[in-house]
Amino acid sequence: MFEEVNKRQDGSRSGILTTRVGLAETPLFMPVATRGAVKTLEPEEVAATGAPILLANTYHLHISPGEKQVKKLGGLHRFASWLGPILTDSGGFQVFSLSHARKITEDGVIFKDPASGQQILLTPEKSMKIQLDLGSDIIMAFDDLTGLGLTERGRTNEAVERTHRWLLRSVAEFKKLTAKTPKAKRPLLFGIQQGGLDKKLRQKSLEFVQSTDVDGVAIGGLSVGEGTRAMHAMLEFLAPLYDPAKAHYLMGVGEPGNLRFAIEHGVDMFDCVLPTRNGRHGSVWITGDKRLNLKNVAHATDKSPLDKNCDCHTCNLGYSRAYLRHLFKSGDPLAGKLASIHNLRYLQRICEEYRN
RNA sequence: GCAGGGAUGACGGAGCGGUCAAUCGUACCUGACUGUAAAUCAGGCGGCCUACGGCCUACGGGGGUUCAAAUCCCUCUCCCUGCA
Repeated sequence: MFEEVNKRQDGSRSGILTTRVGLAETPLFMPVATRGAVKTLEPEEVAATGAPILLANTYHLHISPGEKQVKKLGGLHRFASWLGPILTDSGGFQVFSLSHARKITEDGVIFKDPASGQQILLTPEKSMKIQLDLGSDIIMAFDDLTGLGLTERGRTNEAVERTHRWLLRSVAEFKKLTAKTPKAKRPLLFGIQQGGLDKKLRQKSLEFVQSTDVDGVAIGGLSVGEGTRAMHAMLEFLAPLYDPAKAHYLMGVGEPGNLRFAIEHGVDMFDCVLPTRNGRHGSVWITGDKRLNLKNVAHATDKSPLDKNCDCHTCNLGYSRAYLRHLFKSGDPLAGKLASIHNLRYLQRICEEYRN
């Protein structure tokens, strides 16, 4: 359940998302723990950055260790030692990211996992079951995400239509599987709208998703290489069309500027691998949304912290840019960890600015 | 002392007459990364230039052979392996 608490002049709003394991204030950013762990970080370190919700992935956890195994081990919360809410992505993103190794049928998608070579069939029904078995608190509908490249583009309309049919199947299966669960113990279900860069399609899709019985609506299929201007134009277009009673979740966005823009256009939730991946690769955000590549020689003798305005663990302890550079150059995993913490905190601070 | 083998760019290591400023790896420099096939990937890496081309200096030192040498010959220096 989502409740809008305050709407502001700048277009942003703050609210409260209620899940079965607790409340989360919005706007919020969810770190990505694809396989049940935010790479290099312990759960309490993730929590210390201010992360209210963790995102995990259906596809990856299904392959290993498998949802049955996770369930046996007490569910994802216990398994991964994260007591707060967990949102699971449905596997829909892999339709896009593993597009060279998958086949879409009306029933679902058959993947050939690049790492293991094994075949995996994901359908809306299967995705629901897996997410419920994992113990997710916010379940994502299984969607069909197309890229914006020339060959993929022609599929946009088809993908939107299929996403809608799959959404109906997701909702039906979700209801069936949770029928006996008391409402307060039931996870939330979010639908995903698509439509590429086609405004009419986007609007149609948003209206469709919002007409179904979902707690939140996710904007999917953006941040897939369309460029900032195109993304912003779409967010601007969608802003007045959202149902204020539902949570608005922009999937896969994590660039600070994009976060701000989206928040000021009615978005409540985000997730992105950028803070952690960039962090591991040596890139951090500093005041002004500038980026610093810590591997650069320029930092070799720089005693200053990453960002003197930052209150993250890394900056608080005064680790110098020179030290971080040294750790990166010598390939020490501590480098990626300290930078990830900083980046995650950077995004949380942006969200906090817009909260009540 | 004798007999073999070897010395290549920051390092390791190819090349053994022309297509070699020299494969490749590491290191180094720079860039990318947006619901994680990503602690990954890409580019650069002798110097100079009025730069999709040109000039110079380079394969332990010196000297030769040749139209042409990192590549062949002589010699010196150093290293390794056997035998004394």
